[in-house]
Amino acid sequence: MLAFDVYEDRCPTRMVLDRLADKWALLILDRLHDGPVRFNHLRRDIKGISQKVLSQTLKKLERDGLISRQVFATVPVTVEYGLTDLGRTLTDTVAALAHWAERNMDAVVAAQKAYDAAAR
Amino acid sequence: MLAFDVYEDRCPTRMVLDRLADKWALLILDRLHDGPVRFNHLRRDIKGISQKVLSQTLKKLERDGLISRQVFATVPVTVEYGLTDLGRTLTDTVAALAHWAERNMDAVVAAQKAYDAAAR
DNA sequence: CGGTATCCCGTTTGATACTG
DNA sequence: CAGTATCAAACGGGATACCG
Repeated sequence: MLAFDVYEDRCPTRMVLDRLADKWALLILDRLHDGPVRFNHLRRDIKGISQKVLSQTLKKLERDGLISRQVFATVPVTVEYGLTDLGRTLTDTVAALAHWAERNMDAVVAAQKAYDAAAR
Repeated sequence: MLAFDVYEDRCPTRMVLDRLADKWALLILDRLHDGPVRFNHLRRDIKGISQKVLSQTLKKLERDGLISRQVFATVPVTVEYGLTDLGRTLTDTVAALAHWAERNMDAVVAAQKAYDAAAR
């Protein structure tokens, strides 16, 4: 079980956990695992995210020190997002969570069907 | 990196990942790690969660086959929530994520201060 | 005890347009 | 290319009240 304070309201750990409990953040962190990616590339790769939400999420992750933003003075300007050292310490765990989802999605979908079939 | 389909919109893996990307769900799953817990006990332990949201989250987790709900015909009625076998396969990973948050919250908070100090 | 129903409001999101 | 600005619409979540 987790440390006691994780269950406390307004503790720093909970704030961090809150930030990680975001599907876009998890997908972005994982997508950056292989190296830096540009803004619109990320936007295209992560299907369904809007420009606005991608921008907001990247800003939060940068503020948390998990990703870095590097601007290149090309015309037009190019921006690359990559993991920081801190961010890299997290990707294995994120990948583990996502891989659980990949491995067990069939079981989850089956459970949902069984639950729904029980007619609530 | 994750399998390609994780980045696809409306894929089952993403649905599962969405569900896990919920701070309350993560806290509940972890809290049930040591054994079944009653509704109001859970409500008291996980500070800040409302009755409504706890009820909703438990229902979703039960539908996903991650937790089980057992009703005892006492007066008044008693309800215990516990992990299913499927749920138990997930708790280690959830704990890893939360422990990362515990270990690295100082670094994250420091990064936030540095970012904010840079005056945006 | 363990919920559900209702109202209501703040936050989030999507769509669209615009800019350095 | 990589964003920001703005507005409306949708959603989630808190407060409260009530029920088996």
